[in-house]
Amino acid sequence: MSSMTPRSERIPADERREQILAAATTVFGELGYAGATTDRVARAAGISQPYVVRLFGTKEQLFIETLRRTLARLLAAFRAALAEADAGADAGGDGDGEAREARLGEAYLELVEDRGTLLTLLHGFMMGSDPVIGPVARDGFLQVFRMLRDEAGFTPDQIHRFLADGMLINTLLASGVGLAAKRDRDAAELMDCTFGAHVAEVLERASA
Amino acid sequence: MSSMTPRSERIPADERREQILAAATTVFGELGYAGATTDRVARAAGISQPYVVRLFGTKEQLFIETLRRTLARLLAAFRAALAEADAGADAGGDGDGEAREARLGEAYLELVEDRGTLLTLLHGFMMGSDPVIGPVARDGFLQVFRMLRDEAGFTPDQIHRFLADGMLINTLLASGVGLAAKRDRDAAELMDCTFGAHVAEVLERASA
DNA sequence: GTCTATATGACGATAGAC
DNA sequence: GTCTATCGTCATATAGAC
Repeated sequence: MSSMTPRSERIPADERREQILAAATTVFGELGYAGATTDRVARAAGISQPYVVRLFGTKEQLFIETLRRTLARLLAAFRAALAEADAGADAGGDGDGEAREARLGEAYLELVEDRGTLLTLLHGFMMGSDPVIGPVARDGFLQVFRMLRDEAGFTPDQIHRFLADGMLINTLLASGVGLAAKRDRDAAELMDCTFGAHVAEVLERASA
Repeated sequence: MSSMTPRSERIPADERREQILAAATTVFGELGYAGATTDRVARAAGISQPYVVRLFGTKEQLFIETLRRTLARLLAAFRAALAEADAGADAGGDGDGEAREARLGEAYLELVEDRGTLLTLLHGFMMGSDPVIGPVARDGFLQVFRMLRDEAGFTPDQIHRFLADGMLINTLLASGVGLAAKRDRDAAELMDCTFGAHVAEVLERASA
């Protein structure tokens, strides 16, 4: 009885950092950069607040690493989807890219079904005028653009439509209009106008 | 010398409220709901912090009224654009709606050229899960949808494209990718892919 | 209609023990 | 690797004078 049990197990810092970043994605997503507190992130990760600060230096640094990780996961999901689309294609020359477009769209929906992931991305994009966070967000956006252009081989028009639809999905999801479609007639009609029944269903699940 | 000059002129409360809401649009836009402080709003409006609270009750109420005002201005701008488009049309039956689409798009760009207006709207849409702010934001979005459907007479496909393009413009503007196009090659190509030179120019001005 | 003063409660970050 | 204790700062909201 001469020593108390520590509240958290002693685990490697790398693993701990990953736990914290996952927790931070949820917390920053729901509360935004300013609204989130290091204490809430710490509690979501099951550790003490000073330890979060110890591992990341500052709250700003924690947000940057959270945003970077989310952007990296987005890119990785897109690349995996691309590989799948190409593996599924018939042996002959590549199709017109419609399979890729569809598969990328599905991959995006799966990712942003997690509200924390969706909102962390959006908060990042909205902080374009922050001198340190802005460049990180823009760089992520441009990486996606280059991937669509160079790796997916999208035409300019495909890129335009893909990005624009993605941003509309974000807004429908974040605002809760997707979820409201279950109760509200106009919201349901809006979902019909914009995306088919399939997507609407995913949006509904994700908004919940 | 028995009394000091008040720091602010004594003006009617209605006028004061409008000044404060205009200032709040800038401050909430740049710092977000949580990041903004009633003190910064007060200073932007040239009055004391307690007086802002006195007039609006709470910070939350101030944000709600700021968001409502911004949404109302958006609707008003759209209705004015619609009236213009119809006034400009030749006497015969209405065109296929392309003039309306173009005029509405211009009206939107003019509005979101003000960064505070743009970001206040986006912050609202991102707070869909807030029990009191969420419904206000969704209601605004649905009002826009109904206007497009009932007053502009858009087809479902027109509605889809108009909204999706709008959301992409928002993101390009908020993240600063539009402005970065002046320096960054890929950013410039992205702007080319998505919107023509005309829109890109406006986005550039607006990002500045 | 507007201010000053202030109570009260976070939050971020540091110090230092184990 | 992780904690407890705590300092300094800042924000919302109230009280009350003018």
